[in-house]
Amino acid sequence: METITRTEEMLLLAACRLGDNAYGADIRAEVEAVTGRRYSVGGVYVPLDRLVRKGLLETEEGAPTAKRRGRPRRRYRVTSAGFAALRAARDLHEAMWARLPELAWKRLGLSLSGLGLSR
Amino acid sequence: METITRTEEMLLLAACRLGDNAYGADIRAEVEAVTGRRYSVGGVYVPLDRLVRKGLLETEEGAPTAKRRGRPRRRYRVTSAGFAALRAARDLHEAMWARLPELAWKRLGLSLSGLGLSR
DNA sequence: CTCGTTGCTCTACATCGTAGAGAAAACCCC
DNA sequence: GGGGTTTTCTCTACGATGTAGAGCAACGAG
Repeated sequence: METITRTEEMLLLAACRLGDNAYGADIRAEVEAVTGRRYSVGGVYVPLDRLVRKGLLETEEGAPTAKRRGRPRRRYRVTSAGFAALRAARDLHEAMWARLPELAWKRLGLSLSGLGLSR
Repeated sequence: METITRTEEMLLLAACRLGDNAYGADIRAEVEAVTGRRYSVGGVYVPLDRLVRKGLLETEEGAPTAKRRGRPRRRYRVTSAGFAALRAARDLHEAMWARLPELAWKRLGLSLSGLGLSR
């Protein structure tokens, strides 16, 4: 399986957190909240579309009953393949960070206790 | 600070693990060992060069006293900025994975205990 | 029916990832 | 010392991904 990029991972996780409320605009807000960085509109929808094309997300037109202004929202949901990709990304991350020499931990400003590398 | 990509993170961490033996070819082998994927030569040196240009790695010509065949090796070392970037990437990762609803953990095949999100 | 509101589509461009051909530099051996 | 072998790196091209915002589509309010 191809490894997803960091952006893709972040979008998938945002959709996870939002659950049934994973609309495009909310995903964008969520990503901005987590990273503290500003994301342009295209910086979110373009990767989202790619995730849909890859089958890691599925999408549907917004609810027709919503009593609100504006264009209908598009809802996203993480697929089984999406969850598998997230799991793979997480496993890769742990493998990457394992076995760092103690000196490296010091240089990172992290202590050796409670490093969160177990599973 | 700009967020480094997953590839950059992996290369920096490989250099960390190798310490004083962080030569290009060894970094490549290390990355292949961790990921289980094959990396072409350019797939390693091109990102390595970019990391040097960004100041996250520094490099020097190989040891002159080495008694071995072949072209001299180029050694890489992670700079302070490199460590800072790694730390930032790690923090971002933890922020991304925090606050996932329990249902998501189940779908990921991960239990809630020992998830390694503490620090 | 016109207006403000909201959220999305679309396109262009910058940056990053991927691939391998082939050169460079060292040692070996005769 | 010079051709062969080994090892590692440089270079270039191209595909994939990230980034940015202009502008349109759909809706409710008045």
